[in-house]
Amino acid sequence: MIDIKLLQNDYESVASNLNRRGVDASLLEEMKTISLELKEAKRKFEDLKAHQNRLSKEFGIYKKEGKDIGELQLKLAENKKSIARAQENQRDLENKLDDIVLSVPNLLDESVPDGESEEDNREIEKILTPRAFNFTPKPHYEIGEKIGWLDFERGVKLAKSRFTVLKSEAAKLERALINYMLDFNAERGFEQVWLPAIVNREAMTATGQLPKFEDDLYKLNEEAEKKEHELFLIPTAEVPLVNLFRDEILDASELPVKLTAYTPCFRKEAGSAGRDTRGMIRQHQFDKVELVVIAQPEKSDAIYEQMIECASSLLASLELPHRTMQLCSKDLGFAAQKTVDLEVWIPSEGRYREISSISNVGDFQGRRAKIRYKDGKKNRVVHTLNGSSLAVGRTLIAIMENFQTEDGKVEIPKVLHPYIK
RNA sequence: AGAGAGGUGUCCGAGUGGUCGAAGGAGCACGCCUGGAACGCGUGUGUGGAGCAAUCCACCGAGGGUUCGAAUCCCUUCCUCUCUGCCA
Repeated sequence: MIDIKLLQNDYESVASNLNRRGVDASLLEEMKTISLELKEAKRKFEDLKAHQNRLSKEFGIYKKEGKDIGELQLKLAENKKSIARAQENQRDLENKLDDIVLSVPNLLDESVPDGESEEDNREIEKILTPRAFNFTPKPHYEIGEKIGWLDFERGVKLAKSRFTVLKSEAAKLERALINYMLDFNAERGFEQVWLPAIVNREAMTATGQLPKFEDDLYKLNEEAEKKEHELFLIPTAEVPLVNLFRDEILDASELPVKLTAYTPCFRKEAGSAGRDTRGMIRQHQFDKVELVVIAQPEKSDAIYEQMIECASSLLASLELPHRTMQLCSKDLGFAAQKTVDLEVWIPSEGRYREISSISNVGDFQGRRAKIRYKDGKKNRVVHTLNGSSLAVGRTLIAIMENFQTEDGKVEIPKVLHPYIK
């Protein structure tokens, strides 16, 4: 969440920044108003409470000394009513403020270009040249069905559309890729973590998936009688990785915390009806190896660059042509301050497709998740960063298409040879 | 899943209605002592919020309640441990 103090003290710059993301100014206006009302309400409540505490102490002493407490008792009873009213008012405002604050996206980094959609993202760099085919490259789903790697029909039989079964070499390759990616990241100083794929509402809220994007999450216990007991399948390992440190105060010496994890990811793809229905590009369940870094604010930009480099050289090591794209203001994710997407070349489509997304989230999640670190005497909110390294299923697709041979087979990138038996 | 026990500060641990944000100990930091160190002694040592400040408010797993007043009583819930059951 954005810094409410900043909103109060420098409303104009917050408003103009978020305007670029399409956030309605009247919403921010309301947010500021409520936050100031809340501040006042809290003060009132605290004053009343202080008064009550003082009288209560007196009450105890009077009683001990056997003095008359009749008058005190009356005062206390009356003050108690005022406290109840003040508290109700405060809670009311808190809820109202939460409703807004939790649905306001992060501030844009100054480097983010303006833009309306994906179309306006800026290419930064192309890495490796797509291979020139002397035949027409086939799409992965055609290759996959033909050589018995991908079974779309049975995926549907088991679950529904957007579920696919990997068989034989594809199954091996998926596992090899996961291992290779984790090793690759470990060499760059990322510690491996193995995580629950299920998290609770608090965790989802801390990283920003909730409350706004509930429609895209698989909820496990619809019948949960209390909201705090609801459980969700993770849409990305970013959620459990960041939440590892929720409500914690880290020691400066522990930073930066660099983690990598493989998890399956689950997404309802609610807004994607009709898109990428063919093949394995967009699945409800897919594998991903993720990077997450918890860092001191001063260091996050440098780490951001390192993470982009890390994912890019991972792709390069797999001999996959790709490009890096700076996302524009309206294409940026809810929690991100700035994001670079890595797009891999898909020969059958003749275009690049997203395979990784690396974001500097700034203090947005840190504040939501209350992750701080000790900076001398003071506690400061950490910065968080996340990036895919990589989406495994799409990597498999990219390999199948880029490494296909004319007779319909698929070669395996050299670096993976040791990983495949 | 059932029965019982329990969740207190960095850690151990006391506290069963009043001046307790919390005894005592350990750890840690600083100071004294020392040639240096140990020992010893002294001081300090949670988080968030309001305020220029003094100070005030909240927090003893979480949420509600009783009470003038709750770490202490009641309810709900989560978690941990032990036993039983079940299972990979």
